[in-house]
Amino acid sequence: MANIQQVAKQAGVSVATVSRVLNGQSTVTAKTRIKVEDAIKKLNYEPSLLGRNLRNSESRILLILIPKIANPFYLDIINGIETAALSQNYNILLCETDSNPERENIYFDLVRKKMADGIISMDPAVNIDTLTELAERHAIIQCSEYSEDSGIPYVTIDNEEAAYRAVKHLIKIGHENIALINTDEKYLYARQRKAGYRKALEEHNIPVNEDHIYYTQQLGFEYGQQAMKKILGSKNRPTAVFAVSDLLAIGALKEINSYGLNVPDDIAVVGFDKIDFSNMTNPTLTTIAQPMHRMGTIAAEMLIDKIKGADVESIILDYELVIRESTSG
Amino acid sequence: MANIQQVAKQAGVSVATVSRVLNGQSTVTAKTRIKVEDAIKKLNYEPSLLGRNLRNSESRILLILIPKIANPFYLDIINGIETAALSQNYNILLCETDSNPERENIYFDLVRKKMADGIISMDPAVNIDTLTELAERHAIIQCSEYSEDSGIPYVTIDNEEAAYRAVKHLIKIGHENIALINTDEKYLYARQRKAGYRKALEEHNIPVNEDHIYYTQQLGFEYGQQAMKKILGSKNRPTAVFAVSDLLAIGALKEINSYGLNVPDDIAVVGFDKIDFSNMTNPTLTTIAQPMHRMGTIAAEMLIDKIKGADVESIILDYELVIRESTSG
DNA sequence: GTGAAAGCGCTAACAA
DNA sequence: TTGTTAGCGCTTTCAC
Repeated sequence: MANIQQVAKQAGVSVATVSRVLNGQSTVTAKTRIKVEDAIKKLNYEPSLLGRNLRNSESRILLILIPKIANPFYLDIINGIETAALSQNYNILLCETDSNPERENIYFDLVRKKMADGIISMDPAVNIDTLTELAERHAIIQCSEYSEDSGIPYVTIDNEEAAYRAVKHLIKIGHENIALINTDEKYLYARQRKAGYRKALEEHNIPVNEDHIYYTQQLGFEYGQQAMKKILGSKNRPTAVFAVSDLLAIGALKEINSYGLNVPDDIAVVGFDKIDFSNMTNPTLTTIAQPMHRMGTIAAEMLIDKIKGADVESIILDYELVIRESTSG
Repeated sequence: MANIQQVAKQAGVSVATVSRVLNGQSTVTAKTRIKVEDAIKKLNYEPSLLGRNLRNSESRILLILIPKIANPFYLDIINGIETAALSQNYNILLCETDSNPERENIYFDLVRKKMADGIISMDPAVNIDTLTELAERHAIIQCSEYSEDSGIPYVTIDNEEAAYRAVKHLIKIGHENIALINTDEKYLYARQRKAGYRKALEEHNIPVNEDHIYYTQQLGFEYGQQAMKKILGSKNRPTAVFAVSDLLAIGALKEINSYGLNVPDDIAVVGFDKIDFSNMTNPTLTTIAQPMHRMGTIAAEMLIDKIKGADVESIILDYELVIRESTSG
């Protein structure tokens, strides 16, 4: 496989000139440019990024940290990141931590060892101390989930307000007995969404019944089913459920159906995220739409700016309440 | 940021010795090893993979080519690949082509330019000519979808037999009027699964009615809905549907429900792939389970072997028919 | 057991 | 406009 030296020899020029042609510098005569291009074609030459990257001290790789690829929530964000990255000649290394610190460390090492130029962290379970420390010497952006204290710039939505809007919608259509399916409060978004839930209830003088708040360990479908099972078995059964993720809500939906009740007539359901699948269920799911694709592109742009040495500011994006069948018979 | 020179200086040894310590070579005295390790710690040194990779002419990155991240079918395969890759110190670059040749070429270039050591292609729409040409100088494995002619090793299942089993199951429980929701026959798996469908019908002397074979452009949910809409409007309405992907089947499910019919009482449905969601629908979906995780690990191992210069053989894995609610009242 | 030095393939500063 | 050359950070051969 040819290298730049051989191209230079073949074209009868120096390696510097070949490099200039490769990088589209305008200081090269049309004539020599053609000589070089001919040589490149003739030798089937492809410049090695290994050499270029070492020389430039960059990898042009962006590391994306997510807890689970299987969580569809990340799909559109990743798409957004990839679009923005590619347009600036970066590639993305998608890293699933599985909330496993060991795996996380493998990926952090990639940045420490210069194999990645920066990180977009979307993992709520990330070791924030390590991340903060890493941020001293490396470019890092938080996306969706974040820690304010870390000082690391983030893109996100106002989770509390979004949850507030969701629950307010349930109240407006007549519900007063509303359950909350939440996840572990060690996650910031869980605390924020619960705060929004409380705020909506309190604003309408509906007492917050702690018995109707359920905490799941994770965001998966089965956890939604389990929580709903408990809710269905509880005394003073709620007429509506707000789940902090679509996957949980879809689990709840399935459980309500299995129990022989109807959504939304017997129990209304609201989710959060507007994943693709929220439109495929029966009934379709009312949910909060986050601007995921945009969040992704912005995160990538912030990261690339940061890599270039710019100062970047955190951004809070808008969201939308999407009303569908699960709250409107 | 410290480099190997500074560590050598600090430790009072040569860079060669530092390198030896870094790579765990046993020819180093315990005493010097400790000196070096102390220096590393003191300087907070992290070896640069850029330097190492250039020197070793490798990137230790595996490129995974898929058409759409949003297709849940790939999730488990990717997981399998990642597990196997990490255990051998490789990382994966997940590349979504969107069936866009331009994007595909960006990714191919990464291999040509040494930024990736090999490719696992899972994109049915891949440009097989380019891939074949690339395979002359680079390590490539096909996973799930493949082209026999290309001569590129593959891991897959016997699609024809799997489809045959699925349709046979429908026949066994009493169906004779069975529709097929297929995708474009330019894809090998589409041709194979259709062949399995035909084989099952013919074996039971059921005439194949071309009017009951529907072709969709893609594998998405909406395409399943559309196809099912046509099926429901056709004369001599089928009592069962075999869809060549779960997403199509779930679309069909939704359409049947909206139409006011019951699954499986009025129409039975079988899908293909056993994606996570196939268990979350109402009713749950009978489907063909591919050993996705295993397929992924095997593909990764084959690729790494090939990178090392070994000869690798194609492999055909087993599948399973998973009977659930959509075919059993 | 350890060191000197070459070289992986490229870019850019400097010189001409 | 083009060429010479140093050097990015590492590994490895060859001496000692």
